[in-house]
Amino acid sequence: MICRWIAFNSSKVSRSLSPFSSLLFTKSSFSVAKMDDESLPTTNSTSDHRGFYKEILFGMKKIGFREFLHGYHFRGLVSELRHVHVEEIMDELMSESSDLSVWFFKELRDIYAFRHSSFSTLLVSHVLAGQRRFKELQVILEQLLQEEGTFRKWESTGLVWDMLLFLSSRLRMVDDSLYILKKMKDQNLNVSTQSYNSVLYHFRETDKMWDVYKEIKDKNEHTYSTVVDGLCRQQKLEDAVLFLRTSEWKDIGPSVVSFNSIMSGYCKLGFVDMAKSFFCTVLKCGLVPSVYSHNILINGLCLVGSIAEALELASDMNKHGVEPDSVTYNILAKGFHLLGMISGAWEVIRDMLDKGLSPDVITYTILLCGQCQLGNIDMGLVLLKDMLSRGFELNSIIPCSVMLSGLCKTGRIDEALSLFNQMKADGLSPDLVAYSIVIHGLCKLGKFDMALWLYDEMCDKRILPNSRTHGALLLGLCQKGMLLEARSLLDSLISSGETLDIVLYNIVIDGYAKSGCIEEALELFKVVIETGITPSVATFNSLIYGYCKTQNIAEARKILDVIKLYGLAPSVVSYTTLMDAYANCGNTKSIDELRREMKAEGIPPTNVTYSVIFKGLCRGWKHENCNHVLRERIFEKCKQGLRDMESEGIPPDQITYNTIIQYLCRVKHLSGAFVFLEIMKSRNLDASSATYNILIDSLCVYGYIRKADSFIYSLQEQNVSLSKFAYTTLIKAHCVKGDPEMAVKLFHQLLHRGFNVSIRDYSAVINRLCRRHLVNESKFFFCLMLSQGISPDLDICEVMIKSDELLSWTIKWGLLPD
DNA sequence: GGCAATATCG
Repeated sequence: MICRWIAFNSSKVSRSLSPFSSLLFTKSSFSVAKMDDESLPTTNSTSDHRGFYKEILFGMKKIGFREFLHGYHFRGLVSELRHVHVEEIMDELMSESSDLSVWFFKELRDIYAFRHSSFSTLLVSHVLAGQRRFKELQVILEQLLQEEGTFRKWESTGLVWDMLLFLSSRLRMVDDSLYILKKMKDQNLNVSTQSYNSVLYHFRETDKMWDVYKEIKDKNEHTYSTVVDGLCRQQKLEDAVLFLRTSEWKDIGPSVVSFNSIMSGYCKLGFVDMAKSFFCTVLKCGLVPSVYSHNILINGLCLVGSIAEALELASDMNKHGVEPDSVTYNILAKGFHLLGMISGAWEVIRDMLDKGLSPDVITYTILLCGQCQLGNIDMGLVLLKDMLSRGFELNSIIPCSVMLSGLCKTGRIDEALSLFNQMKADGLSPDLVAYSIVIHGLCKLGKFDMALWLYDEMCDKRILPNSRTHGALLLGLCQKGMLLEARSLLDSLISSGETLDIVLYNIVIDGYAKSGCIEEALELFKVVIETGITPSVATFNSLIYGYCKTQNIAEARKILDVIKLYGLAPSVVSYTTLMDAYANCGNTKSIDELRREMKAEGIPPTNVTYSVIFKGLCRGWKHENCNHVLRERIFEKCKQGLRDMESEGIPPDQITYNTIIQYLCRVKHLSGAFVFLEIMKSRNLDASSATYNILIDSLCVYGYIRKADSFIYSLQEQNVSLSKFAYTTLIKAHCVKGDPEMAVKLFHQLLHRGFNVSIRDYSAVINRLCRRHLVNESKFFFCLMLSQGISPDLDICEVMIKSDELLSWTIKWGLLPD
């Protein structure tokens, strides 16, 4: 199934090539419909062309447009058709639907070889251009070229080409706009400054910008400000400033817009002070800072966390003759959210309402984003519902996508799918991003068939998948261990001829590494290099993981240097992955070395790094060194580690706490472990069942079985859900040295709570009870097992027959299988 | 033409 799909997929991939790369126009086959005589229109006079077209229309409406056109009677009329008739008919059809007029145009052309007037051609061209049907537009215009030999026959044709150029450029069809531009130059057609500016706009982030710029004869203010903006986006801020000062501007002089671009550029790099000085320059030049200028600076201040200054500037706006707009408030709300100050964000929204401004879709989206990031998915749903009830639904798909993303990230895929369907039902067509989010969510949960189904649906809607969509699918295949299929998909994408994003290679390389297939990972890495694609740090990090997974830490460590050879810098993940490998074998010395190296390279650790460091300490612990003083020292060390993290602004997560708790349990500092459980709770982090498993297991291991009992009891009182492990651990402990009655009681709870109790659980209990010669209890569990419909296996039989009393009992009652 | 919101790998 997958192979078939992949083959199918490759054909879809090739659709993403330029529509102009193929000039094929497939003509459908038509059947000629028969008509009754009475349904024929009567043609008496062709001299009255209005009458003629009206009769044709009458016939079309009576018989049906398509049927009429294919009928033999119409064929008779064609020879009498004049351009003016066709124009009038098309005009009429346009009011029905523009598609119908395009269809009529094409039918006449293809079936009756009717040569259209420039009017019809232009009309249809405009319809097609408006509907982005560039391929068909291309065909029509190409045909016009061929038929007429020269393009200059109609004065307005140049305008259509210019409009086509403008539109294709506005729609970011970069290759197509270049093609049109070239054609226009070949035909010596005039390219308007507006169209040129639009082309320039789309190349502003590349070096090609200058080629376009040089071609523009009548440059205007937009042309210059686009160049400045382009340079800013290329992070060539100094060049932008230089360009601002050149004589190119002649008498126009730089506009506020250009200064805004420069301010925005500096803000994005975090240099708010530079942005501020340009704000002053604007004033010095006698220009008036616009609302944009203010918003850009306010946004810059928010991004570096200077919310107070941002608020001040917003309140000073009226001094410069402008008022804050909804964008200003949205920026401030986002600023508060970035600082995690939700109440501040809501206050901003209140101010906004007081000012008589209404929250817009973006306001809602910012708030929604904040809720989702905090994990308050349900709060997000309420917000979305509120927004939709205010009639925003037709405005934008983005808030829905945010919600979809929130639901998918928390594994609530069913709700995501129902929202997705609701969106469609409400007439909100999901776009590429929405599809990709849901496809990714499905793939992450291994629901690959459903993901494929959506992928196909998306392609059917002519939404072309991009690198991220393919990434989601590759990820899904890799996570399901379907590496062969993932590789086939990747290969089919490679053979489409487009340069693939390194991320796609990374996903498959990582898939190989995760499955321990280091050879395959290296082979694919070789493909990357041979194709001339630049690997990213993630590529190497996966290789490091692959080597670590296959117990080749020495080779993994060498990759740190290889990364540098490729002109890249190892990331915190590179180091943390390596440290994790060392942690797994308790090699704390190597972890310390790497930690020092990280510090020297200026790479800040994450909470994962810290968790790995604690894990290393835990695994590296040697029991024989155990004494009270040392335990206290370790406890202090853990507390210090936690303080370090908090002062570095790295919030410890569940895993960090669990690792610390495990470390303290390992060194037998149980009171310390419970202290960390309390710290964890005080930081609003829920202890997971893993946390409780660690604690219960340790209480049992060190013989505090009664304490484990009361601990489990108190957790049950608090309605904390425990895993099966917590119960079986304690049951086993009771079988070994505690109270067999307690074991029975807990086992009943295990069954009562609906856990899937297997033969292994019975055998673990019976085994322990037999060793303590607790014959009656062994018999009890044996019978319980049979009553649950589980037959004894060889292991249990072997255990049972070791005890004479049990052997005779089982034989007497015929309980053992033959 | 310039400001605010969504999805990918380690």
